[in-house]
Amino acid sequence: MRVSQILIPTLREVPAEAEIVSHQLMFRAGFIRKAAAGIYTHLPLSTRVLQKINRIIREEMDAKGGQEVMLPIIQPAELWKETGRWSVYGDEMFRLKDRHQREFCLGPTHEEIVTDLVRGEIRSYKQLPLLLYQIQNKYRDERRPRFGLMRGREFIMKDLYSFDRDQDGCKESYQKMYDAYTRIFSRCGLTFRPVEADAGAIGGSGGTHEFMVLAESGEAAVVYCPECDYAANVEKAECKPETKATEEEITANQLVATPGAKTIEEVCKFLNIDSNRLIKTLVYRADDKLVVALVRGDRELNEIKLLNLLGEVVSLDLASAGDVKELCGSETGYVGPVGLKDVEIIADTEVTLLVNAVCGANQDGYHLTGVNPERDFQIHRVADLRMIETGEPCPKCGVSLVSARGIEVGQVFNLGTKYSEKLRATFLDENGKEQVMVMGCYGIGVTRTMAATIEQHNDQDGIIWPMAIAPFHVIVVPVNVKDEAVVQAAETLYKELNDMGVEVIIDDRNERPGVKFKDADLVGYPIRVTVGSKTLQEGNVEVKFRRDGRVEFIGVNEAAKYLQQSVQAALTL
RNA sequence: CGGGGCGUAGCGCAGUUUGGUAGCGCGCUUGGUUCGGGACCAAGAGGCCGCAGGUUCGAAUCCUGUCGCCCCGACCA
Repeated sequence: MRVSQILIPTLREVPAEAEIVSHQLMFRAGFIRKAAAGIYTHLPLSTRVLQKINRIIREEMDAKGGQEVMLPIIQPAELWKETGRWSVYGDEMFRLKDRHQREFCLGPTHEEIVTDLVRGEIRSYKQLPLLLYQIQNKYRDERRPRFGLMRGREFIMKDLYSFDRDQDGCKESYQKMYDAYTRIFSRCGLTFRPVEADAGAIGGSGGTHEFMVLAESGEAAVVYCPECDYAANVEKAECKPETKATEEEITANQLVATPGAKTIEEVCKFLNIDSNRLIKTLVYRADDKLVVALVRGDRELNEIKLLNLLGEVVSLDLASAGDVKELCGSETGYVGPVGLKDVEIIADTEVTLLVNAVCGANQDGYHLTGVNPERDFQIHRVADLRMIETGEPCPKCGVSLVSARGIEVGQVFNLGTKYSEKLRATFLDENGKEQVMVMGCYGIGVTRTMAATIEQHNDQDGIIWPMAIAPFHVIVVPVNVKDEAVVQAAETLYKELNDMGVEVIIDDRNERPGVKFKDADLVGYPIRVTVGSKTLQEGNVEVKFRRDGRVEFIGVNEAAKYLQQSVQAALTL
């Protein structure tokens, strides 16, 4: 391939719309252009990288027995209504109608459609397990697309669905995918961690892991143990209650005036106490009813945990000031659990351990002190409701946990029978008895993986592609295309490399060397070979490695072989 | 969905307050000189100022509406 002929529109300036480094670099280096918010065109370089990632994915999926299929992007509403997700998915689903006013959606995911296929075609336990996958566009009308390819409305995803005869089989499939994912992201050159995660809207009962690429720009927060292999999304991370000796004598309730003190901080300051003595009282609207959640004053409520505890609830938001006033009779700053009626009170485990605590008095300008759970108010449910914090002990080994940001590039789910039951995906076992299949689903954000790679591999000058997914392995740069000897040596080397199967591109443009070097650095080719008149006169070419800037001078005649070996070495790392 | 900001040449921007018929840098085209880290000279091409109404003799500029894009928030008692 020739730089003069391939479409690589590099830019000197950073487009105003790009915020994070991967987005800026992909834009500047001529990989992508935007068509609409969260919707991008992939130019040749981007397409080459995506195809390389796809190839790695295919190899690993196939190695685990996956069979590639192509499921429809346009999906009929009926299937989604069968599982109830037509209404649950909400505004994130792109919906459309055909000329007969029949409803469809652009597939945000494919559990329905693949299960529909399987229920129609699979009859016997002899046909299981079955692993079907595809690599295809997904459509999600994100409430806020951002960061270029990181959170798009149209993106490429590899999704595999496993069908097993029982939970044991599903666990095996799950482990296969877990292992495959570990290999895929390693081969892509990423630093990542599989973390315990929340199942979210996809649902399922059997557990789930997210594969997180560690990067500052990550949207997800994770905690991990520096000693053992424990790692979890903070949404999921289990919290142990902090236990404290409580020799304090239990005292009586007391109503104290706390004028103007509404926030935890203000109340603590006013009463001169630690925030861990407070009961934080949060009123939520869960669909059409109100619930009250309690956590210790110094803790943060984890809404995901609350949502999961509430079960069937679809929407969970803090209650409006009006709702709070009606329920408690006070402003939000003075709310407490004491005396509340006709509402479920759910407490974090730590709250039950409090002695002589402080909470709002449900009366504007007043708090209660000497509050003791159970004696002063009823708790209907106790659970782990809070957000974990840095430095808390690892649940496995007790070492202090570390926090990090992560980009979620993949997730594996054990779905149990959530979809197969609703869609009646069943088979006959050895005894001729009908059984429901146990499913798993496993996704990799291909476009996001590409962006995450750049987030991890870049410097001031541009992208630094890992060899395995670089758009080209080597770029040959003739310094001056008017110099015949230089051109000839460069063209010869280019041809040799091509013949050897090295993916090579030659910068044959009549540009000054500075321009070519800048572009090569920006695009991020792992190896650059510079052919210049001076070095050539000494019988050499210059080989420069993008990753560490190392420079070698190699004889013109040995260069091709040397480069092939260098590429090979980097690929087998 | 709430808050903020922005739409003027391919990209980055100025001009808008104080209406008078559009400019700068980069890029692009042609010629020439250059050629190891984003060269220089000269001559060019390129824009219904997001769109639609309105005010006015006259609108990029004022008014109304609309569309699009970006950022922040939706973590709290």
